[in-house]
Amino acid sequence: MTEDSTDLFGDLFAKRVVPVMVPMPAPKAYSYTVPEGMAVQPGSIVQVPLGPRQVMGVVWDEEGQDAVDPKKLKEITLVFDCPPLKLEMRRFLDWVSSYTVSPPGLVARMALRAPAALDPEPMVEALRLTDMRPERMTDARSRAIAAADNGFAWTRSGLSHAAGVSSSVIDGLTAQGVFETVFMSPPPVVAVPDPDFVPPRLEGPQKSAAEELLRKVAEGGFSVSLIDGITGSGKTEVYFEAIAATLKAGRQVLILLPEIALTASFLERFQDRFGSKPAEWHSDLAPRTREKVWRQVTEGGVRVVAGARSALFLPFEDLGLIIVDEEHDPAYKQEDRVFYNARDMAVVRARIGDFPVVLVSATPSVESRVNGDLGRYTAIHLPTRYGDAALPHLGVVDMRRHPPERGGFLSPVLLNQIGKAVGRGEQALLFLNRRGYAPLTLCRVCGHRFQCPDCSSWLVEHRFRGQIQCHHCGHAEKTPEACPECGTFDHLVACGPGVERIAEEVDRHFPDARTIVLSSDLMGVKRLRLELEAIQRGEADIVVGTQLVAKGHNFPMMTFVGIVDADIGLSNGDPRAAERTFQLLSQVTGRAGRTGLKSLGLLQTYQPQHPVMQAIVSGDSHAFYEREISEREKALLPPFGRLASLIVSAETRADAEGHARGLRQAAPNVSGISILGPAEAPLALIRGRHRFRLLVHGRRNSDMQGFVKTMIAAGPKPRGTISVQLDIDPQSFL
DNA sequence: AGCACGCCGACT
DNA sequence: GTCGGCGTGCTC
Repeated sequence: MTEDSTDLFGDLFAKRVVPVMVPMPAPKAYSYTVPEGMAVQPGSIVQVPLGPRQVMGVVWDEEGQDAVDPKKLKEITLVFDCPPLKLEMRRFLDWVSSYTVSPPGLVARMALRAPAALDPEPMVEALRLTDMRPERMTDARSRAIAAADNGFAWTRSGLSHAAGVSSSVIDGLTAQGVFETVFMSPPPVVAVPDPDFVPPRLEGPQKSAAEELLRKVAEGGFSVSLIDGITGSGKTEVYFEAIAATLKAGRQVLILLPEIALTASFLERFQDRFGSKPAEWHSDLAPRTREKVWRQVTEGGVRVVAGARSALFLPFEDLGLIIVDEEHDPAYKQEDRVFYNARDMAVVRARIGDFPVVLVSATPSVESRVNGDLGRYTAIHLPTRYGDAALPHLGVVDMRRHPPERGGFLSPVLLNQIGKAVGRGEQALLFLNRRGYAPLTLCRVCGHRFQCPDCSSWLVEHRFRGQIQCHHCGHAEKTPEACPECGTFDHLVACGPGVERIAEEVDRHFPDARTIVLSSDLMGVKRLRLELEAIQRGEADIVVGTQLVAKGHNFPMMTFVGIVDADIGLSNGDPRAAERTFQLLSQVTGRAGRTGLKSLGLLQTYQPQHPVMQAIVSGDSHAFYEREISEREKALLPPFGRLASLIVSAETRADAEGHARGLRQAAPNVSGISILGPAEAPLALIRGRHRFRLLVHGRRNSDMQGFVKTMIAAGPKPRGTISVQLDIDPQSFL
């Protein structure tokens, strides 16, 4: 029959067509032909022509690929010589794409984040000792031969260094055939960690926690454990044991950390335990190092990666364990292009790969806490500090009863304690989560308020820089001397405190103390590290800092911590406001009192009875979490089926409101659409091309996804892109 | 996402 | 007269 014969004809002469995931926001993979003699399989990493350029792509699995006009088909340019993405990884990427409602190509791109050179690293030249010996033996020559006489190959410079001879000695011996040139694979980016390097001495609750965790890891297969231990309780040592066990089983380990916690001190702690550092993975890795790490992770040479959220998309050769440290940290949320929470995606990755995942935090997220309470996660508690590290004594300062003096922001109680600590030769930390000098500037004559021309939030004065800046979109201008509205000079007034202003007040009260301001906008990473080290050496008496003092570093002499305005962030419309505040304040007060010296933490607040303050001061978070959980249930699961609250944010409030109106029509069964204006909208939204962001809360993944998809389809098409973040109980993925 | 094409304002 | 701003549309 003609039909059969055309098919036969087609099969004989048509080239093989495969789907290739290309890095662009198309809804599915594109089709390409495979040239004669090229071997590709699902997962192969390839280069393909796309429009006017060549791009990297991944051969995908053939499923529901719709036919495309054969005239359009182009050929795969080349296959990179590197391991294909495993089925497990492809399923994970597909899943993330579907869950985040993002184009699969953009998700796949995250796994190929190593620039260009995907071909193997070139072999390096090395020298190996042969049986030949030189006619004339000299002292230097015998030293070189002795150093190399271990059967290993040496690089020329390495050998000359090890033997303590100049490289010309090596060259001379090579010329005489004493050394032969061999090629060896390039050196690993990091040494292989040794699980038995320095096994820890665990005691009491740490020991039983480690044993419990090791049981989960030994069982193999998917499991989620939640280590919930206060600052200083030895959580890290406990999960290091799970890492050791996984390494012994020959599998790879990923440690996820919030970017800011990826510090030298963490890497050193790892090295002390395992004898070598883990490979690092974060946004400002040198491109060359980045390639090497990527390559060696796919080939299995790198055994342990410590990385920021993007490390979750590395194509490991044989991943057997993920640790998510500081699992509650909002830095795990990517709010750019593909919106995801790495903590949640880590759970999914472990589920698909069928291995354990360990979430770790002193102040777990409400979601994880619930899953622990319900027994879906194995909850492991570490309730005490170890060694002589006593907990700080904590208290609140009721600002209505102890108001600051006029023009100031620090209560007499705080000033008194700062004075005492400094007087004893110890250090004081003042924490205020607000950069700059003052969050708002206005004209006393006409009432003009300085507003961002681009996104209309308040401009923050930065007195050290002589600028007023927008903290949402980055707009900055020189601080004007006159009011732009009425032209009056010298009548601009700063409202409210930022860290710079607090430092000024501290200076006024303690002119002889050495006061330092730590703020992310005042210094780069290098400068910050130097400052932190200087503080540890005792080169400052009073530290005034923003969020960045909350993480990582310990200050042994810090015996007083004062929170300047503990109420910041409690009323910003975010359903997680109280939770965030609790987590942040716990971290800051946790900075104090690791030395065995008596230490004190005080929170200035106008709401001393607030559950957050009560939880911090009492050290008992149980009631706080219970309340948060019930509040969350009320806010996120209204009584109309499973569709939940929806938050629309946009560049301008008017845009957000306009769009929300449309969405209400498209999805009438959604209750409470909240609208975030520019002040609350994420940075990515204002700067990027995403004109709108929908943040959808809910309980069931499938429901939320379906809902979002229909809503977008039915809703009015706004200019620009809509980005969607689903914010769901993580258990619902599984 | 990137890149080309295309159509209106201030400048070598 | 051109350079360049970003709006629109396309990529197997």
